Amino acid sequence: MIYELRKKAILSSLTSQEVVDVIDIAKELNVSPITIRRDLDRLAAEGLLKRTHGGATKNDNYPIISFEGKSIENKEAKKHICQLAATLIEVGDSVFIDCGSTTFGLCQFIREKKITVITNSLPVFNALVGSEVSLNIIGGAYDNKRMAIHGEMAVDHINKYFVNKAFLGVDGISAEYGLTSNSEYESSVTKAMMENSQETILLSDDNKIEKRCYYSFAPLNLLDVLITNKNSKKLNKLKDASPALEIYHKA
Amino acid sequence: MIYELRKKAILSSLTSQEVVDVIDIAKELNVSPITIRRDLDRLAAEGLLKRTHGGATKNDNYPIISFEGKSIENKEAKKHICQLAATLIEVGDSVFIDCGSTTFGLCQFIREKKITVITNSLPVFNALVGSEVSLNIIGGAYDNKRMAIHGEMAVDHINKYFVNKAFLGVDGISAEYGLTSNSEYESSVTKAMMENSQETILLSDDNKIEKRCYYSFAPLNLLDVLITNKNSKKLNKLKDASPALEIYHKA
DNA sequence: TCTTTTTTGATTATTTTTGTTCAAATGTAA
DNA sequence: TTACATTTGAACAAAAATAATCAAAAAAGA
Repeated sequence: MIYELRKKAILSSLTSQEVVDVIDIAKELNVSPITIRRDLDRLAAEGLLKRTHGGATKNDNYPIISFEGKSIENKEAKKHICQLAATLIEVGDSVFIDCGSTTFGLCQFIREKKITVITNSLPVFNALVGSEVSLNIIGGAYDNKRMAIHGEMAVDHINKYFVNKAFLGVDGISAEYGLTSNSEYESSVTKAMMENSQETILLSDDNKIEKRCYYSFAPLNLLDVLITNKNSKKLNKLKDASPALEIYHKA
Repeated sequence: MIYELRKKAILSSLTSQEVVDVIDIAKELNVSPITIRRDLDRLAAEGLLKRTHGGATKNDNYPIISFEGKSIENKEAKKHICQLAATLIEVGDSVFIDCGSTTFGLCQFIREKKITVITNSLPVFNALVGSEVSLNIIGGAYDNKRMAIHGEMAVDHINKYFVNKAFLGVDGISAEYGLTSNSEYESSVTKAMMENSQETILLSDDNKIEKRCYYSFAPLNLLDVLITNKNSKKLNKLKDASPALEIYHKA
């Protein structure tokens, strides 16, 4: 009996049952209770159910809007980046989380943290509903394609807050052209987050490094930390261009 | 028998019963009375019921949590109200939709309409994602229990917009005390919506009419339209108190 | 094939929940 | 009011669930 099968069984009984019991499932599926507990914890971390003492309950707020299901490219790379990024978050922090599939990956690692997250991304929001995190959603017109809020209203909203850390996504970062984007609409939010955060942290997989997109919206020196998936010479160029920039990558 | 199961059993017997008895539940669920007392205390602390000597009673003034599970009793009434309300919406309208299970019911009837909806309710938002409706979400701190955004930030956001119609929910409406609420927090959003809309439309089932809750936040004459499920003498009292008020109800 | 990694289960200590007892508080009826 | 029965809350004991640790089994890579 592999995990995927148990997952299916657990979730299917939750569609008809509302509440499940660890011991019951364990007997039913012929595995030990500890295995079921681990399964439930895992499913709870994914936001698919709510863990309770002795079992689990349905999660009403099932994410309609999510990156899940869409095949995310560089899934492994993003996971590493996000695991690293999550270690930078401490209890009591207030953080911005930008929209994008990379920053979305952060959610699974921070559900148990007592922090405040301010985001314009509906997938991020949904992934954190029902977790320990205090949520604040940036208001404004919803863009169905980007699954996020952008525009003037969003920027105004961001300007009213000041946080410890901003976790950002861009389309390109280069020593020469700084942070670049394919959309000035999206980048206005990213920039506003940078301006209202003590520390700015960019999550970027390797293939965005030393890439230039059409709109350049911020110089490199506004960035404090870069987290990426692998070491390369390109990183040295960035470091030369912005000596204060801290760079983390997978060992 | 884990807590969640007992919780479900207790609350479900309260939907049909009005009053429950500690000893009876204890016998029925095969646990000791002290366990049931602790359960009831816990549920009372969450606001899901009212503790009494020897048992517990329903809590009517309860901010609906799960729209799907809880609002079965008035389901038909709400459906009629919402069908009526939907006919008031025309192509090109911009509307506020307040949070609450009644206003939530509107969504199913407006998905095909080319309008703009501004809401602080996540269930409303989610129900309209992917529809013809242009969505605008009101920003601010998310309240997990109410599944909505309230507070100063939300009010500021609303004040930046002006719409044709506002579809509102309250906890009580009466000729003498006007619109009343169990939460000044929630009502501040309702009031802001009223102030920034050309036409204010209240969706209220019959049992909220001529009911007074603890916080009175708006006089009756600020209301343009009331939509409810059945005719009654109570409606005449409202009409007398506010002659300009249009009242719609099921034929 | 043989590592290496991942998953699972057993064991233990710890935490949470539940039950028992009993004194105090509350409700009821004369 | 008083007397009586019932309900409650506190303190402690028992039981159940959980977390942490480690070893065995299974799966995946080399």
